[in-house]
Amino acid sequence: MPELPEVEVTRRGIDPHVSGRVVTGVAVRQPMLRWPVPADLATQLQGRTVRATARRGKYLLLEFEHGHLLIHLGMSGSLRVLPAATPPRLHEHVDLVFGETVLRLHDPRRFGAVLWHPREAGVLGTHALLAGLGVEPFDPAFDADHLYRQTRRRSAPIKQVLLAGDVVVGVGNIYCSEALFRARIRPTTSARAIGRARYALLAEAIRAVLAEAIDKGGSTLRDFVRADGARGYFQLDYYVYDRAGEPCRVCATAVRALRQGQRSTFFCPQCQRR
DNA sequence: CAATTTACCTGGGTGC
DNA sequence: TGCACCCAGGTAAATT
Repeated sequence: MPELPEVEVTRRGIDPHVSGRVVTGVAVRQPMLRWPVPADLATQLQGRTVRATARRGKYLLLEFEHGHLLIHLGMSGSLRVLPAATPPRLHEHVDLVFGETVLRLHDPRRFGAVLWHPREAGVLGTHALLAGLGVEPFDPAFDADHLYRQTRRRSAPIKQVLLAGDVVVGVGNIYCSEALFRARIRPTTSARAIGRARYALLAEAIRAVLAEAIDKGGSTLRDFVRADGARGYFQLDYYVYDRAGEPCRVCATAVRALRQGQRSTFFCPQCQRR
């Protein structure tokens, strides 16, 4: 599943192929993704230049003079840059053509999204899907004090508060379990029961896990394909994720699995006492 | 009202 | 071989 590291690696992968380049064509073969792809997308983008790429949480952004294109990869989406003449394959739903190359969205489960936010609709941050997002994990504002202050009225388990995305963005199911392990915090612990000192460990653990994954090119768990077409080679050496029953890499205690809000969670009962 | 929980979208993989 | 079922991320709706 694309989490923040995969989205960031994708952004870095496509940026040299799209930044500063003019959209010469748009093809939408399947408009029904998570939401409909705007019917006037071609009209909006034809002849326009991509000024820059950016990322907000797991949203990949293409910045134009007159607005922003939002791309979300959902749980099975990937972007590739290919020669424009390459015939589309199954589940390749949207093309942005840049002369001789094409940026192509592949998304079998269609949980992804392609949306247009015109500049006259206001600054990007006011978009309904972005307005409620928490702070970026690599923003200096993301620290122990932020986590502490934002969780005083949150009785829910820390795992679910992190996944909700309104405190900090980009911490998906896999890296959430990994970060909590590194911070030695049990996923079921109520967010408001955690103090500043332990939140300092957690903030650092989240940054470390995400940075490590970005550095190594993203997880290859399922659908991620590097933007240049090569397989992402990195598979994080998970401490706990998907390791139920296997020995903890630190203390050899059997890793446990549980369900929180329809999501699987993994933790070490010895290393993560509370 | 804010926080929390539940339902939902899709299709690949799995187990019967 | 077919088919019911599980699972995933993130949002909207429902509930507490």
